[in-house]
Amino acid sequence: MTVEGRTWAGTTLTDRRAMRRRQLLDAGLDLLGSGGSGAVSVRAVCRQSKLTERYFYENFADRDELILAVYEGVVHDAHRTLVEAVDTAGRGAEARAEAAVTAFVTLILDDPRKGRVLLLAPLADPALNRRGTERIPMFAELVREQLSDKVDEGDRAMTATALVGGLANLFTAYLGGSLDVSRERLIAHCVRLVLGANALHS
Amino acid sequence: MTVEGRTWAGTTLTDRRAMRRRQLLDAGLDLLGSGGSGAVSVRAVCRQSKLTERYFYENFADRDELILAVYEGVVHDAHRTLVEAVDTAGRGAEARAEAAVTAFVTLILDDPRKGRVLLLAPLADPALNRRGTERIPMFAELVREQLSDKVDEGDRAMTATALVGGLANLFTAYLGGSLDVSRERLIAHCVRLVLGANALHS
DNA sequence: CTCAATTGACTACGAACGTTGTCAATCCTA
DNA sequence: TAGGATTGACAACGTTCGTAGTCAATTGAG
Repeated sequence: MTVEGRTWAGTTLTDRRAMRRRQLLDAGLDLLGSGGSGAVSVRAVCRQSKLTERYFYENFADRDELILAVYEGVVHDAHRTLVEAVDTAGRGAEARAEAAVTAFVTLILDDPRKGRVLLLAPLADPALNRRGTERIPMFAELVREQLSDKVDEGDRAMTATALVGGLANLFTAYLGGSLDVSRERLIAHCVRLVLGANALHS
Repeated sequence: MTVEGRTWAGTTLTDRRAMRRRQLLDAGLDLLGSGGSGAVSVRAVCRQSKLTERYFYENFADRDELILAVYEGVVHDAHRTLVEAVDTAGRGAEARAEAAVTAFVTLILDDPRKGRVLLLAPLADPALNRRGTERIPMFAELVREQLSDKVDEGDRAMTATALVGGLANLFTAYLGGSLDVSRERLIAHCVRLVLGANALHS
């Protein structure tokens, strides 16, 4: 059936498989990031990736599995970027917050498809809702660690929820161009939000 | 063709027309509020409303027109409710904020379909995105009027955006049951958010 | 060169969709 | 009661979808 070692057009089978998977995921990201999950059909992904259904089903059991893989890939990338930025930054809360926000803004401006997927897909997509995928989960994490643990659990949950929603809405608006503000001011404002969150529990 | 004055099964033509329109809109609200816009197909609306395609196209040019009408109907209702609550409340900022938040929470708990449509539909639905429908617009309005007009325009826009996103995320989480907190505490927290927004501009 | 592994274009099937049209059954008015 | 207004069930057309299958062409190993 399949022979591993054999080379084909200069590349090995494993390489070609990986490349096709990447092409499919990239096409999925394109579609999910532009037209929402409604635009992600098997045929559209195949058209976009210039591959055929054969390879689609070689890589994914069905449409939903691709969508989930695209989303989780983006989340994974973003998480890695954020963790790296925060670790590189100093130990102060402000420095850490600024590093995280800057990294995120850079990420979503660098590749707006990823931004849209991160910010909108888990809300908009049935395939992702069902899996209980959280909204920008890496930020929720970051935010929670920032919050004082001396306040009530419910208050902390509400503050974290509000903060994540606020940041997400800011990023979304900025990405959509409806926020006429420089990148630096956006970042500064987000940092103020994150740092100011504790002040709510008075 | 059509004769206005005539009565049919005890009702006039205009009445029957209005009732059918209401049935269609209600079915649309059911579907949009539960399964998202993907669940709103002409056939599904007809099944749910126990009407036939004939009456669908008598009332709406196409599927998108129904979705838009459903959304705008909900927004209109919510807006009226909010304005009424705020007007009835006292003149203090806190009383107004509490009245608004209470009214909104009551509204979305009373009819979660409306809650989901208000909070999620404009983000999730292509037919609504395209029209540039804003996220919970009546809250954006309320929030903006609450903010001091002595600060910079950009800052005000960012604060309003963050606040609306934060409230929306809180309501969404509460509606989805992932916020284990009493209604009163949720409301109190939202009020604190609204009132505390100005403190951000320091 | 031969042959099996691999590729990609293509077809096929049943389902759902948006939209329009048909037609017999109902109900009131004259 | 005759006839036109009105209703509702349903068929029809073309499109897209998910998914599976066929088959000739290409490619490198022996």
